[in-house]
Amino acid sequence: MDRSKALAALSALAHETRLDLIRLLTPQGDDGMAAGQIAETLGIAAPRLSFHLSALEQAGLLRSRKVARNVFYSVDPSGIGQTISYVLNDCCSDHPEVLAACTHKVAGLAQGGLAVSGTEKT
Amino acid sequence: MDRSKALAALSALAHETRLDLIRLLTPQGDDGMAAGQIAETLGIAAPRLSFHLSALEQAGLLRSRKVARNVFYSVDPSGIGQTISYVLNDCCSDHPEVLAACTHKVAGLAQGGLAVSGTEKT
DNA sequence: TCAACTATTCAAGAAACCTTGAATTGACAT
DNA sequence: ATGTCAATTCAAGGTTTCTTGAATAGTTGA
Repeated sequence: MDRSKALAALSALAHETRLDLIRLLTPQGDDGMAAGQIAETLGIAAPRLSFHLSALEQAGLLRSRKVARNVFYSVDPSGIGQTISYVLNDCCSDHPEVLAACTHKVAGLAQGGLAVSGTEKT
Repeated sequence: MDRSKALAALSALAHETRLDLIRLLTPQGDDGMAAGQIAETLGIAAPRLSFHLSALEQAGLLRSRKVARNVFYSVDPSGIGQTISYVLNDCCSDHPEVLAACTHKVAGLAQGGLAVSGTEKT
């Protein structure tokens, strides 16, 4: 993932409504949810929703597919993952303390490998 | 980390100059770098730098300390880590595919634990 | 005290972003 | 064809964010 794509993705994440969208859609998996149902669930106007869905899709964080009159949106896990990776790898050079701090939960997976010996932070 | 702090941190990351700052300061560790030297290194005007440093500090991604006339800025690894964690845990509910996609590098650490059986993505 | 230096704050303008209601497109059913 | 429904696009406005030069605060050394 290159610089400008990562920036677009981070900008896309940096908004309350769009974070709500990610949170709502992630558990839906590849099936996703129709725009209308999303609008109803979150209680937001259609044009506003369209605006934010489009931002997320252009940033590579969501996918969409048409079914009849509906448009179903679902998260693109690799888009989010690559964005996180960009911050960790390209910006923080895999700095051990950063990885340690961000893997408190991921560490449930990573335990055993994460060799940040004596440098525990808050 | 709560919602609004995470949003502030993501907004702070979503800017080219501020990403440059993180990239520059991370390898410096706790020593950090003086504002003047940062300005010279990145070739940006002092007020502009101050503006972005302040944004990052308020978002909890940087710390600062005064030494004589200088102000040294350094990254707060836990700030960045908690921000990443927020996206992963609170927004994506630790969704396996997202974790898998973001741990291609972190996976060097996480291998063995990451039980994302048959669901490999791009 | 005075001059030099580092960094921040201020004010103004430019640019980008977000929300809203109205209009539009496209698909389906009758 | 016509009406209905789902979703997007458009245009206007308001707000926020960013950059710049000028001014300010605080620190050091002569």
